[in-house]
Amino acid sequence: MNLKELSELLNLSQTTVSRALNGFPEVSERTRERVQKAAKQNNYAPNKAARGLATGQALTIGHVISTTNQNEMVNPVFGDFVAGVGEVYSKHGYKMILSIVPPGEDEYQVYREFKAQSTVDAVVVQSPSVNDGRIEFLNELGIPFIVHGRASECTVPYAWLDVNNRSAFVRATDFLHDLGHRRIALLNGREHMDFAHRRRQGYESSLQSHGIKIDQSIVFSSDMTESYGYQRTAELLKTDNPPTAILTASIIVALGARRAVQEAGLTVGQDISIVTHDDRLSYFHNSADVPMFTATKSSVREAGQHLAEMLIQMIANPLMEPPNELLEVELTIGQSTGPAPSQ
Amino acid sequence: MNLKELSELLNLSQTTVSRALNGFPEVSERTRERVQKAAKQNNYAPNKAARGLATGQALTIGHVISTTNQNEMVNPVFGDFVAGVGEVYSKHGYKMILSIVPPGEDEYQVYREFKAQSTVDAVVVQSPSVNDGRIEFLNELGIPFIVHGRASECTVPYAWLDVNNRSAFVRATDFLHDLGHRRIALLNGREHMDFAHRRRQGYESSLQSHGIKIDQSIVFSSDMTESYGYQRTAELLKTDNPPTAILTASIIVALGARRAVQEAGLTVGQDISIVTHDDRLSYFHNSADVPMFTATKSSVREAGQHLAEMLIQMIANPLMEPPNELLEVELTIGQSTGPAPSQ
DNA sequence: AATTATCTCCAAAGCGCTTTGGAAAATTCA
DNA sequence: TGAATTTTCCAAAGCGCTTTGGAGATAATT
Repeated sequence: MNLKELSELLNLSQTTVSRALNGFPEVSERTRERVQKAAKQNNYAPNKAARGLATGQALTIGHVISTTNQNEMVNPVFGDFVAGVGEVYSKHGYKMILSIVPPGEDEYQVYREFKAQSTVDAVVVQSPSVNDGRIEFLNELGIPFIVHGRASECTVPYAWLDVNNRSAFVRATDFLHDLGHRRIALLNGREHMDFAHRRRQGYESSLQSHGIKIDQSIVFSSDMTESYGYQRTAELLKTDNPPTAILTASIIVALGARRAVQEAGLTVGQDISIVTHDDRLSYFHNSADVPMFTATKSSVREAGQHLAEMLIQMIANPLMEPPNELLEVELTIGQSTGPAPSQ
Repeated sequence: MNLKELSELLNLSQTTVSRALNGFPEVSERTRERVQKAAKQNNYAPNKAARGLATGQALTIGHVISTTNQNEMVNPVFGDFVAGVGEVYSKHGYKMILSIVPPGEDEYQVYREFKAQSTVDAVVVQSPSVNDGRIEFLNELGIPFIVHGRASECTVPYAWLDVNNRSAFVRATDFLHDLGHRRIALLNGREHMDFAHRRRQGYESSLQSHGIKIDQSIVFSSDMTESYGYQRTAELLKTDNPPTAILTASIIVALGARRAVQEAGLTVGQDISIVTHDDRLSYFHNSADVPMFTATKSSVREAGQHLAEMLIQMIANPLMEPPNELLEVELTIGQSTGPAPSQ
């Protein structure tokens, strides 16, 4: 069923039917109701391509994910983030296009195509690095976009929503310091990623403000896998001067760390304290009466929802200043921390 | 830059330019090269909506994900699966639309809209339940589709790609039995899901073939979270007659189980054996020299790649029989299993 | 040289929608 | 009652592409 057929069925012109459905005021309520009813009954919906062609709007938002090699990690946060944005998109009638860039191909080419083909109205940039080239590129290309996270070294204004990673890790480190810990290891994410870079800053800044010298031999940076947490922790525990506390970048890493601690016959929260950042992934509830881990919490799903609302606003209002939003984390105390063991 | 402008630039008709770019034989090689060069230089690509309107093809495949409530779990497998399909899609020039159905809204309505608006050429059905209504629905609606998994109770033919979950769990259970285990617990996924249903069948069938009576008090079914693994295992260990081995549905659950075992002061692989299914998620490498867990392995990312290829074939060839593919798992021995402890 | 076949290219229609610029009918006002 | 206004509706153009049905130019055949 297309517009022409529907209008013939109703003995109305296509114009009137279209206007009735799109809420224009030039059509009487009686006609509008008649039209809407008929549309529903016949399961009519305007053809997406035709509408897009006529309006110049794609009603679609692009997410581009690069996979630089076959076994590269898929960000575990991805599912929850996408669930968040997706809900909001569909509430507003937007579709989400997900473009996976296969190994060896050029992410920028995808954006160029988006632009040339008018496939999307806007784009979401995920996992920005410290000096992420996409920001300048998209600005020049002229596609509206918003960044999930920030790029510290980019000076031009751009839209972003980020968690205050720096203050989160200041608080986490301060908290451990308050408990008496003086030797605190950091199992960070990859530090060319902006969030990890900022977390490192927070960690160092807290230590420095307490007059503790930073020991690079207990600071690590890597993909946030379980085995990373396990291996680094196992190694740390074997050293002459093992840390009494560990700060990890995600629950997954924390689980690995915990495994190493337990295997060494030690107890988390007594012999070794662990504080982790917690993205509140749906398959890692960390919220029993007393949560498993002491954590800086921030729901990535809610971040997605928020970011999507911001982006839709930007599309509706192309001249607005790029909006920014900084989310503070919550520090919740769980079972994984305790006073530093006395020597 | 659109087709008209490009053709004026080249002093050719739109027809010729279009044909040159789309590889039609009616245009000389010299002209074609000229056209292709100009297109590249001017970063021309045909407008997606216009092309879709003219050809009736959307070059887009839909994935629909229902989130029935705010905190419902996002399938942790999702990211890797999507990475797999997405790579293949973009290799073939297809885009992927991801539709998240917000709580309270109707998944079927999304499909109806896809159909009415011609938004997609085909659809992927994920996480089918034992008697999944989407299969019949999509058949009637007339959208080509393929299922990741199967629906045991659906009798009509339909396209699917599945892991042989039944044989996987037969093998896992047999393996434990061979090691002398007689009391084997099962921490399954939610059993209205087809994959979990089939795993349960495999488990029971293996036990029965060895003359072991099934004890429902050590069989569980739930969302596959870490805390599920932890709690059920902790409970099991406190009973009078705890199992000597545990079969879990995913690495995440296995990690929880392992945590409970360790907290109880027992050793995985000695006091308690664990076998898990392993989807080879990119952030849970389970493949050291001796992997952490004994597991039935099957890469969900490769499954996605394979499934996408099948679907694209189906689109190109609408009259073909719905293809089916059953992937066998690999059983790899890790550190988490050992002979049953003698009483 | 005339005819046929092959290359090379084009004008115009059509995909299904939105939207502009009116026109006819109904209503209100003087 | 006639004019002015509002309400209700429509014909037709245009979005950018593909594709049909030729037409003109060139090469091959008789």
